[in-house]
Amino acid sequence: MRGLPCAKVIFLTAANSPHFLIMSQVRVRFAPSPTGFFHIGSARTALFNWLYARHTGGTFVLRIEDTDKERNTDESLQVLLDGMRWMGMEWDEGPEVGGEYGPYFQSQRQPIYDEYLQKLKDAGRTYEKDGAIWFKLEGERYTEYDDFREKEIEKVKAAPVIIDDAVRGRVERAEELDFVIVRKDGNPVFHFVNVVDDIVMGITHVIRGEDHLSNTSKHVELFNAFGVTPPVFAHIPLILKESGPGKMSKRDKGALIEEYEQRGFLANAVRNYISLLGWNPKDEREKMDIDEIIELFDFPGINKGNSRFDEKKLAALNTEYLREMNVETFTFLARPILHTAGVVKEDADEDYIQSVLSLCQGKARSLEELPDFCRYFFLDNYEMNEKTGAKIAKKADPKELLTEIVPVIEGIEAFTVDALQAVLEAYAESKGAKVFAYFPALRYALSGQGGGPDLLPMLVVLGQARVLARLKAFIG
RNA sequence: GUCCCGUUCGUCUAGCCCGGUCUAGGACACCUGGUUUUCAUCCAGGCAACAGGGGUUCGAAUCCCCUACGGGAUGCCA
Repeated sequence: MRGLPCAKVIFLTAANSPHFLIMSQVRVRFAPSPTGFFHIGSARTALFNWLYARHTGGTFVLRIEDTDKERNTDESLQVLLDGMRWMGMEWDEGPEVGGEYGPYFQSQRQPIYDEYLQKLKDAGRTYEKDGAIWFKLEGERYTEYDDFREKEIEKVKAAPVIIDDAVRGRVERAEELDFVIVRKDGNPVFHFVNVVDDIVMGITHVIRGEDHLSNTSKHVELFNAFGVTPPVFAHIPLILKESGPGKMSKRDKGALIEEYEQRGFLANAVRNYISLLGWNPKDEREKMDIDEIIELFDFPGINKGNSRFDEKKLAALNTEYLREMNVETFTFLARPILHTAGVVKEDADEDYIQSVLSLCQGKARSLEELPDFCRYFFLDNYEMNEKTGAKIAKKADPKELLTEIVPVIEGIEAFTVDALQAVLEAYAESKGAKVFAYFPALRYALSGQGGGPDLLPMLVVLGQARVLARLKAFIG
C-alpha cells in the first residue's frame, strides 16, 4: 500500500475551507529524527500535536525521519519512544503500533519517494545539476550577485507563496532559488520527503517550530507542484535558553526530557509546564490536569513570541504536584530514587519507609533532593552540616542542652508525639526555659541538618532507642 | 547581505483581533510581615512591565508607519 490511494484522503481533508475542516478528521504528525536524545523543544512540538489531535478527536501520527543512517541507532529510537511514553503521549499510528499509512520510518519509504519524484519529473519540474536533482521554480530567471554567497547566482522571480498560518496569520514569502530534492548520493532531502509523506499520510495540520516558517514556502511550492492543497500550518514559537542568546540546545541545562525522568521530576508536571511555554488557556489557570489541557488547547491560545525556559517555575509546579499526591504514590516514586542513591537497602522495612516518606512529602521540594533530605532516617553516618552547627552553638552549647534532655527522653514509656511534647514542655518549664530552646540542638544532633520534617514526629519515627543512641553519641 | 517572524514586570503570561472598564491582572522568583515550639508549609503585603519615536483619534498597551533589539531561514542537516 503506497502513495496513490491516499491522494484521495488529502483531497478531502486539506481544503482551506473551515467547512471541510470541521467535516474531516484531523490528522497531525510528529516527525522527529532520532538523535539519541529527546529535546525539550521537540517534546513541546510533539505535545502540541498530540494535544491538538486529542482536542479534535483526530489522529496523532508518529513518523520517524531516520534518513541519516549514521546516527539512527535502535537506542536512539528507544530514547525517543520512551520519552514520548513517559510524557503520556501515545501515538495512534507509528512505530510499534502500526497503522494504515505505514511504513512509519522514512528509511523504508523509498519506493514512495521514487514514485513522487517521477511525478515531478513528468511535470517537468526537475533538472539535474552536479549529480543532484533540483526542483525547478516557475518564473522569470535572472542572474544576480549574491552578497551572502559572494558570487553570481541564478535566481527566479517566483510568485510569492501565501501561507495562512493558524498562529501567525497571513505570511507571504517568495522563494527565489531552485533547491535540491535528491542528493547526488541518491538520498532525498528533508523538504521533499516531508512534503511527500504529509501528502501520502493524509496530514491535515502541520504544527511545528517557527524555525520551519521560512522553509514553508519551499514546502508549499512542492505541494502546488503535486497539485495538492497544502495542509493548515501552525508555526509555534521557540523555546529559548534560560540565559544568554538563542534557542535551547541539547547542551543546555534542562534541555533533555530523559534528564527530567532520571532526576525524578513528575511527568505530569513537566508536561503541564511545557504546555504553558507558548500556550495558555487565556485565564489564570496554570496547574491543570491533562483532560483540562486537552479541552482548552487550541490555536488561538498559542503565542507568537518565543519563550524562555525557567527551571524554577517548572520546579514550583513539580512541587505542587508532589504535594497533592497520596502517600502511596509518593512512596512508589520515591523508593527507586532512594534505592539508587544508596539510602534505602533492598530489604528495608516497608512500613518504616512509608512513615518516613509521609513526613517528608510535604516538606521536600523535589524527589531529586529526597535522598539528602532523609538520609539520616536510614543511615547512621549522616553528614553534620557545619554552618548549622556553628549557628546553633552561638546561642547555647548543644551538648549541655542535650545532656539535660537525654534522661527526660529516656524516661518516656510510650514514645509518642503527645508524650514527647508533654515531657519536654514540663521539663523546659521547670528550667524556666521555653521548649523550643531545645529543638534546634535536637534536630541537629539527630539529623545533622537545620531543617526537615516536623521535629517531634521525626523523633517518633526514628524511635526512642535510635534517638537516645544518637544523642549520646553526639554528646560524646 | 537578503527574506520571514516576533517585542507587556527578572521569567511565563492576561489584556491587543472588536481603542475608553488598564492608576496594566495572575503566576514563578525575590523582599517584608504574620502563623508555626525548630525547619518547611501556609497566610498577608511589597517590588516590578506596555522597546523607542512618529502618526490616526476626544482618547492607544490596543490601529498605522519608521527605528532599535531579539529569533529564524538563507545546506546536496533535519
